Amino acid sequence: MKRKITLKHIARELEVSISTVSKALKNSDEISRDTKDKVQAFAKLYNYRPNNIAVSLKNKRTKNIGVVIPDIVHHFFTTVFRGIEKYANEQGYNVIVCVSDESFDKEVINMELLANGSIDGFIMSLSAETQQKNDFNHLKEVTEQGIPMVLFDRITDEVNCDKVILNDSEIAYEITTKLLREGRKRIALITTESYFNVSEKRAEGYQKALKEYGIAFDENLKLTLPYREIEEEELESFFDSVEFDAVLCVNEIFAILSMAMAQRKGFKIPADISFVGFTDGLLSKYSSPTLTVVAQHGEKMGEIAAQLLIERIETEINEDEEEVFRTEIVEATLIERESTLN
Amino acid sequence: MKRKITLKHIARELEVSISTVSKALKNSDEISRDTKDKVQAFAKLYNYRPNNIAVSLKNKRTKNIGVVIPDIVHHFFTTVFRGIEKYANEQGYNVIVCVSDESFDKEVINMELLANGSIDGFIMSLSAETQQKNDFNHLKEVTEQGIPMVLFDRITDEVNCDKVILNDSEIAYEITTKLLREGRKRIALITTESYFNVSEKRAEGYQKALKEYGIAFDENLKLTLPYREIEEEELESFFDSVEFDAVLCVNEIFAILSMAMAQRKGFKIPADISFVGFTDGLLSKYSSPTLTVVAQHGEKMGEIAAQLLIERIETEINEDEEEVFRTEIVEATLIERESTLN
DNA sequence: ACTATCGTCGCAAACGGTTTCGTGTTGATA
DNA sequence: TATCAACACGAAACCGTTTGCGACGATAGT
Repeated sequence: MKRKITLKHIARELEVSISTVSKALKNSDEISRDTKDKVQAFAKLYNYRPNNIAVSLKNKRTKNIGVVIPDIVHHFFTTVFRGIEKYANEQGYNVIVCVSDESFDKEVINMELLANGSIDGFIMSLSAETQQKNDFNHLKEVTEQGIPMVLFDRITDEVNCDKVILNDSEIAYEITTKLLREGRKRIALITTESYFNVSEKRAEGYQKALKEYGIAFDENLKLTLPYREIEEEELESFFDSVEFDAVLCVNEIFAILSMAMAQRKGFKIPADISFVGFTDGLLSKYSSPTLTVVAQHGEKMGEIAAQLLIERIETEINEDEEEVFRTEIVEATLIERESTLN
Repeated sequence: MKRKITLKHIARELEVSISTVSKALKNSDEISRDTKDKVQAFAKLYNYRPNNIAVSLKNKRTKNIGVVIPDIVHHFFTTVFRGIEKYANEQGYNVIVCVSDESFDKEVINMELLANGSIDGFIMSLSAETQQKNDFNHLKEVTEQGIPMVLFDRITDEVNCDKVILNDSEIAYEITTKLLREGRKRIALITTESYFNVSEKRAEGYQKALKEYGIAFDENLKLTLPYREIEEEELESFFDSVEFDAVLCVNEIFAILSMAMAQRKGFKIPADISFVGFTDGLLSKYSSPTLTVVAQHGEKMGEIAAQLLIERIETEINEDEEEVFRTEIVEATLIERESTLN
């Protein structure tokens, strides 16, 4: 078993000091060509690589970024993560992932753990519980310690940091308008509990469009489903009790489930009812009929988030100068498929 | 901005030595009750947390594990990752993810980076290119340095380490047998290039079952599709030129695509053709008809992998004693849905 | 011959902890 | 009163690197 070689080993072997070795490897001009050659050759031969931990300790930079997300088995978060990972990697950063599993406590514990020197900054999306409790002290503590943070998608206004979001309200408005233009009169909205700020935003856009068309918002057309463990019965009774000719769902699963339910009830898609969902995942691409969706461009969001974070990490903060935080808005795109007319 | 507090700060403030503070916080009985109380109270008040990096440097344990996977936007890997993350977290470990993106070079670079002290061990699944090139020197180097490693799913026999795999061959055998028992005569196999060891294994089981039923393997019934960028034409010409009454696909996407193609060609599922795929993802659950699949229990695989790794990390290796590596086999399960008779 | 300068290199501190070992003080014991 | 153990704490080494600065010999300048 070949043990890892250190500066000390090289120094002892070549009968020079540790600092000489260190400088020689960095091509410092304090060191003569001769010794530099000697040291570098030896280092190459024994495949010397500096110990990341020691370097981190020394210059207080870990080159790690922490990503805290509610769920990893979820297409949107996965694509965002890929964007983060890609960009971070290009910039020489590694990514530590913690899954909060929608739990407030896990989010807190994970962040505390990482905040103690393991990472240079955070990228995160709030857990459901955190949004529900409306408690962001763990985030505030982190930012107060001077650790950069970027929030994406599930954000909060209560924390001062860079943010990346989708133009949720606008795209929902556009879609609703489009449906109305296509002659749809009664557009249902299938959404989650309102403490999800994104659902809230989407509902806003939906209502705004209705209003502009002079249509009063009918509370009956709104179905709120639990985020997890969807019960078919609720969906079925919604289809049985309410009439509508279009459905806007805040996510892909809701859309797929409701399409299936509609088909079971004998409706033709999109003739009788048209469907639009959020998240451009595999489901919508391979369902039948294929589903019109809002592409959230997760990968781009991730990339932007990583870019904002790394920029923040690498620019020295001028202590007394007030920091100005940015909120980047990613433009969603409508991908039209068979579930709507076009 | 509250800066992080260190032992030194506490020591200075309380006019004791750093070592006293350190010991007091660890409740050492070298320290009197009085000073312990004093120190602990102060530490709590100022929310002291030891610096992870410093601790890592000192005891050469990072409490990080590195996960290198080909792709994160892929249901199977995602579930495995979740299993890893869950178990690792319970044991106080963090997870650093690197996505090789099916590229040999990225795999090598990422591993080299992480191997320099950032992590205590690796969990990985080989990239397509690595399997194709059959070059595992980067893995061997890592293990020779004494860094524990666990391979899962896409493994190789050329590296000595713990492994976690699915009983691919057996389950493919079982499925094929089941289809034959149900009266299917010509079972097609839709697979990927053979350098994927899992595809190879699945094909083996398939052929073994045919043989036992006294059916000669018909090369025409086997369709090999590229792993990425599937071209519909190839699939279509397969349907046009070959006749079969069942299809076994080595993944979910192939299955969904071929089901769609079959429906387009006017076949009834499962009456005319029955379909089975690998991977129990969202697609199979929500497709119509729903797809019978092999559940790979990714989460369990991840959990086992993490367990093997952490065990290996935490047991001191007796230098001259030969290590014995284990290969854990996770039993796949068939989930029967509408695409097959039952 | 004496100083200034340059080229090379090593010392030592620092990053933030942990841990071994030594030492001064106390009180008990002979 | 001399001895000794127990107690409470501090000094210092160590993990592996980085880096400012001082040291030293050789060369050049006056």
